[in-house]
Amino acid sequence: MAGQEKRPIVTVDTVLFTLRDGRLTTLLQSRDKPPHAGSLALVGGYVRPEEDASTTDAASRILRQKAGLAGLFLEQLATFSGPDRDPRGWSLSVAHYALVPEAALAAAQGLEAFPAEDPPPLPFDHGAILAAALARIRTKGAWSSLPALLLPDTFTLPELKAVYEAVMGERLNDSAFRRKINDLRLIEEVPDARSQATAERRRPAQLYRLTRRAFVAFDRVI
Amino acid sequence: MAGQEKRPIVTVDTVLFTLRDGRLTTLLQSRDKPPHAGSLALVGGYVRPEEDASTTDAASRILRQKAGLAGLFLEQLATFSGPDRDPRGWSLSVAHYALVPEAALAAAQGLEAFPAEDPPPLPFDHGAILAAALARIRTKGAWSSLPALLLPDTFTLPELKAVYEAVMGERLNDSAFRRKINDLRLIEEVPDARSQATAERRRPAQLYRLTRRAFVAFDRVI
DNA sequence: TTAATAGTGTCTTTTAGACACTATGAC
DNA sequence: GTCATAGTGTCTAAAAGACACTATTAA
Repeated sequence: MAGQEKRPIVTVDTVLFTLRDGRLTTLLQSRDKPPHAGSLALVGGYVRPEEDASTTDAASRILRQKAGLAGLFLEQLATFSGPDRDPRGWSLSVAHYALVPEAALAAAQGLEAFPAEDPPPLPFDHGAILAAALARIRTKGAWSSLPALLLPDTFTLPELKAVYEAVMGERLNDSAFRRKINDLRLIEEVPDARSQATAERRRPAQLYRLTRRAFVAFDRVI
Repeated sequence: MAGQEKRPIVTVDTVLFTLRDGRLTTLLQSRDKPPHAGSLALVGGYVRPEEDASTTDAASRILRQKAGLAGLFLEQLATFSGPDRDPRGWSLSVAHYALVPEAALAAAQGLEAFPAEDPPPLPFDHGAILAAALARIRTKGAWSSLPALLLPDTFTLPELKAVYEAVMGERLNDSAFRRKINDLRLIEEVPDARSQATAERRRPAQLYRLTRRAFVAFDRVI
């Protein structure tokens, strides 16, 4: 097809969020090819029309192939484009973000953790993408059960409150939190299940899980 | 460059919103080329790397060239992609939405107006894009001065309230509306300026305009 | 003066935050 | 029992809605 050489380079990049010591953390990967080989960057790669059903599908494939991550909540963030963002030429990257619970992280490869609010310098416009993802998760976290996807399938209310605090970056009122969580009906008790006591946790707490209702707020989990 | 033929087709499409008889209205254009020549569709076209600085810049250029529209509030919505959305092949469209005040509409060409909630059947996945844009404007309209961008530079409070009602799709409480608008400090009085009385408007009202503060809420106006 | 819309004041309801209090289980 | 955390109840403050009321101006 004539004019084909005028098409932009099309890639996807994914911002990975997880919890580390109760802080919102991002996971970066060392680039193995130029440009910026050796630099820490978002996990990304080319969209492959012959095998990807969508850009989100491409992001999912790349997370699996390059980081061993699967089954994550993964959502489109925004598209970044321009002549100068990539030395290979006019490029377009459909940025995504994903939430990585600790269990999924066990199988992952080659990822390094950094505080989400204080990342190292990043190549391309990955710094701007990370900042946009952080802004998105903060906004969206305030009125959905999204932060709970950073936790295991079952969790206690104090744990849930701590994740909301980490995601939103502010302290929450205890009784107001329980009231709101209850009103939204996003979680339900796991019958007869209580958490183990640990060194930090003197008293076991009731275990909860997300209700089916909680998931309709999300686009999808891949 | 090898592998170039594997790059997706990259386009932009823009959902245009305006007010018509107090209702939120979308503006569509008859396509002059295949595929779907003659169908009403969103205003869109190819991204041209040699002249566009970004996809939003491409959307702005296409609005100017194909519809004679300039100076609009224009913002990225989301990116739609896949093998089947366009018969020409695997394609990706960066969807945008724009707000068209009546003054800008005067210079526009070849646009037809339809109720935003009840559009005609649209080709490609333009129906889904329009639905997403409507959802976005409703959400964002609730907590920003965005709806005011559908009005002229100066407007009365009753007019402003009517736009919010059209955008949000629900009736608002009068005194609560004034209180909120005042608290947000998004508008200011135009000194000694009052609207004209008309057939529907028995009594002139104070004219207001957006403050500079109101604009920081937005990404940009092109 | 009347009709119609502009604009205000105030009461009620709802929601969110503060914070003291009780409950439970490990030790 | 003691201590730390889980969980509840209640008071207060702030925000949102209902709605009656006053103000202004064209006719």
